[in-house]
Amino acid sequence: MATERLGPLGLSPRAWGVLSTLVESGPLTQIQLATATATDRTAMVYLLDELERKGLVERMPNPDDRRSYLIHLTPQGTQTQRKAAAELATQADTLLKPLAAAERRQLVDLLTRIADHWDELNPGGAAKKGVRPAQALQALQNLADAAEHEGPRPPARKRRSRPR
Amino acid sequence: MATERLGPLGLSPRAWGVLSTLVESGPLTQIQLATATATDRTAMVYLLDELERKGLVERMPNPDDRRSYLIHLTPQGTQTQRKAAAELATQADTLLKPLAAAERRQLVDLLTRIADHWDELNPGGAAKKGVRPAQALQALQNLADAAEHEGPRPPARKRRSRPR
DNA sequence: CTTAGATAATCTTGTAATCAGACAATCTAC
DNA sequence: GTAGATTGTCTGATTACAAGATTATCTAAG
Repeated sequence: MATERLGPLGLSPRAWGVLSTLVESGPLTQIQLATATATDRTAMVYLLDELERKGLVERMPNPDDRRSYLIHLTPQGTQTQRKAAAELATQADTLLKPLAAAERRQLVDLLTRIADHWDELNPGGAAKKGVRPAQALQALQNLADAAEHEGPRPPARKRRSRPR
Repeated sequence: MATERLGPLGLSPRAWGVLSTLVESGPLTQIQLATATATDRTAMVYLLDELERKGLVERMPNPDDRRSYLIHLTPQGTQTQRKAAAELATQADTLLKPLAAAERRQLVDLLTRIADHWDELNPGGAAKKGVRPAQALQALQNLADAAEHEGPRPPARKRRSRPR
């Protein structure tokens, strides 16, 4: 669902996650980005290559650590993220059409509580290996966030450390 | 989430979908199974190979059409499906722990209405190509169904099967 | 009955995603 | 200054996925 909405903008779900994470958390290193979006660090290389080629992000030298880059959003990247957020919000709105405003708030509340509870149950923050819940939870989170009409949150919630 | 629960039983999410569909709709041809579970027909071949090797299903000749097989559940297949359903119900229960009974009913109601609305919007029944919504909706549906404590419904809702 | 076209299952093949491991450069701690 | 860890990258190996061809069979038209 959301996937097709992102398509027109040329964004993969993962790319969307990266952009949103950057919007929320500012310039990050590749590893920070990888853990934040539950992506493999080697996959992040290619993903950033593509985003950089599209002019949405930039690898800038990290003054504190010459091994790493800080990934910055370009103005165009920021703009693209905004458009994508709007697209997703529209999509969510369509999906939620059958619900009244109060019911939407209800839904958001219920889903949020479930998601929070899940996070509590997994203190390691998706430390396990077969972490597919990310996907499902992302869906819930995005749904909830988009429903709030403030533009969705990054697909993968930021977790403290520990790549999967 | 559900994925890991199924793992111990040696079931992929897709395999779970097949078993559940068979439980619900009885013996089907491979193509009917494929459309019902939103799986490619060529992928269904391998999936059934594996399930047959595990003794969960059987390819039986179709008296009405010698081109096709009817896929039957073996007793062991039925039993496995039951176990998996129980596993998922347990998982759902854990996940929904923070919600009171009334709230769970609320959630199920809201999600069901959204899912139904989605089906209305897509009359072709996921006829499009990039049908990923199936996944997301599956998650929601399973969540909703499991929440009802009656054992989850097949991941892919049954669509008017255009047997042609 | 014969023939043309459609369909079921399978097989072949190519593409893409994913991940473990190796590597050079650099950092940190002792 | 040295040992070990970390960052980004690259290389393969593995796997899932689906498009297209293939064989056998069905259906419909004449």
